[in-house]
Amino acid sequence: MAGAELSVPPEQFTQIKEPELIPDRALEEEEEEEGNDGVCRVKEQSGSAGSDVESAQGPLQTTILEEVPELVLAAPEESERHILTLQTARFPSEEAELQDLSWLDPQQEDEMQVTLHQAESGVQSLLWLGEAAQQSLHQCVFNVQEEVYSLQEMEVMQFQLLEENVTGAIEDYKSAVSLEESTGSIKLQKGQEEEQLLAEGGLSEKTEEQFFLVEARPDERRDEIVLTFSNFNMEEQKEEPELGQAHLEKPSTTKNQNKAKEIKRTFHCNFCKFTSSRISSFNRHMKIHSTEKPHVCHLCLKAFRTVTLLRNHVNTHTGTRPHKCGDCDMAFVTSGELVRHRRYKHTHEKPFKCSVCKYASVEASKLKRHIRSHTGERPFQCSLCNYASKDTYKLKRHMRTHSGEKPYECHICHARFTQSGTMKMHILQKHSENVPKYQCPHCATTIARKSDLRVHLRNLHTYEAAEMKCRYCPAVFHDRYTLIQHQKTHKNEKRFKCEHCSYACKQERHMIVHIRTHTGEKPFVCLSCNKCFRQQQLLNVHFKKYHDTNFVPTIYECPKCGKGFSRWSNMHRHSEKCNSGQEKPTTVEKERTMKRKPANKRAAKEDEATAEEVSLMSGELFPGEMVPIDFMDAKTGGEDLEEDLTCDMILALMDK
DNA sequence: GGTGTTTTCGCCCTCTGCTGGGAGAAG
DNA sequence: ACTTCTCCCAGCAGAGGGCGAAAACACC
Repeated sequence: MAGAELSVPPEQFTQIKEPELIPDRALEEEEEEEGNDGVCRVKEQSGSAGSDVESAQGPLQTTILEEVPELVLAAPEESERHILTLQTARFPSEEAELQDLSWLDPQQEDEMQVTLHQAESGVQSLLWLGEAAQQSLHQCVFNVQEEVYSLQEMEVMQFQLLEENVTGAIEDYKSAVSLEESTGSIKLQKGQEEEQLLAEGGLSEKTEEQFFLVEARPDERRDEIVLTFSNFNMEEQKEEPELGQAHLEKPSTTKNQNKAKEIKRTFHCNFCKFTSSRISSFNRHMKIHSTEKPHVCHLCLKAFRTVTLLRNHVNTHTGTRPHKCGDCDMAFVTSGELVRHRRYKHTHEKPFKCSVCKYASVEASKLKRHIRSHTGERPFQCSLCNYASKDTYKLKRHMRTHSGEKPYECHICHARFTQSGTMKMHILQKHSENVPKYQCPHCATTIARKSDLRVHLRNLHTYEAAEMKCRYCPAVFHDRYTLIQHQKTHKNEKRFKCEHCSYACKQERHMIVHIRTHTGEKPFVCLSCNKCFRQQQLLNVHFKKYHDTNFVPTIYECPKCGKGFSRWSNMHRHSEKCNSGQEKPTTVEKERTMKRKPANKRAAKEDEATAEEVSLMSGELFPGEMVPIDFMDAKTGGEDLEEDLTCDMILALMDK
């Protein structure tokens, strides 16, 4: 029957893997490696489907027929493992949907049936494709979902295992699932419940339909496929149980129901979803719904249900930590804590892997929390605003924004903060000597915080599609920093040029004054003597000298000999001869230096570059410096000035 | 029922990044 | 005097690590 059918299976179908024997020891090792996360892994298989299939079929056909009776009759041994060896391959599944359970329809089974051989230890296992249902064997129906992932698709394979003539209950059949990584085989282990029932002389003959949902997801890091098994057990509608009593479930209805002679005992908790086939487990479970806590801590009077809970609790008081880490000084109350600690700190084993990204965690709760970053789920809603958090701590932290609580205080300046990290940054920036600086890679800017450097990069060094024009020339730029640097080149430029002569200046107001030297305009008239001036400051100086009785002219004395001068330049020239230029700065010079002191760091930078440029020839004078004749000539166009003017006087007047 | 193990929940922490207001300099 | 710009700074949220402890479960 199956031999011919299996000869050339469609390539896109599930491929049959070369059956292999899996030594018990290997199986045990596998179980140890798999842990209890309900996930097993299988190596992705390479090679052609055809060869695998062909090599797997013929010789094993006989084996199956021979071994099945043993499988049926033999009571499972302690170490018995039922091995399903398979290899997955894609097949057309446009119609297949993730949630499609149409495979329950026998008609659908004809589309693709895989007969699955349950092998005993030492018996080669087999999985092959066939059209006819193998009633005496386990039947496995696959639907593979391809839409979830494009390349290494999430494959959802749905198993229907029909067990007939199998002695014993198999309700916990799914309980142990592992696989042989090296061979790509999957092992299904019957649960011990079956064995127990058999040992109790319970179920003699039974027909059971057992459904599994197997989800296969690619694990790119390990070049593996992650298989997740879920039970699709079908049960009859439960009768409403009486309160406080366990619900005893009768066997499921199957086409072979008449063969079932014993009751499948399942105890259902009326308070939760807990079920168990063992009365002892059930009774123990029911205690969790009891409020009785007879074991009281003598130190804090806290009560516990069991002595173990109390003992662990008391250990937290006494500091008893019997489980010590061999790699560090940490110690823990329970062995589980030690294992977890070792995973975090030493082995870095992370069994819980995200199926969406490469994240892996030591604890399931961390993976659960991480998954929310993919789903966007925010279960913890703030009662005072619209904020919702992904975990409880963030909500609690958020609530400080409403309460105003600032639990973190700087021990130096006693400033308070809502978050510890904020306080830490405060101390680092305000009270630490070695404040870290972040150097901008594109300019000389150093910024105290990395996040601010990011803002700096975004504002100044990000390429802008829209052109930014220089305000002084037609040049255009695509980043602000280059634009600003360019515009600085215009800074000392004498952009205002006289149409009538070679005079040029940097400020427009200077040019306006200069133009009057060509037009002859003298708009400023002395009200006392009607004398006219081109500049307000010239008029003011004139007025002070000739019409202000309180005016006291400035005398510049040589610091060496005390000789007086009306012009600082003359005094300076004299002073150099008189003291060989080694004279300390005069009061006036000190004043000039002080007035030119930059008001801030930024001005200091620019001052370094422009100090020499700020000169008489450029049209800029030091405050307090006497205006030379040639400068005044340039400014006034040779207008007669009878008195010396100080530069700051002029500039002060001009600013008015 | 006792005991050990695993799971689950909760808390706190650090690191990171974004945001907006304030201060000061420059135009 | 006003605007613009930059840097500093605190506030706040996202993500994840690590651990304590209780609950749940498994085993004898």
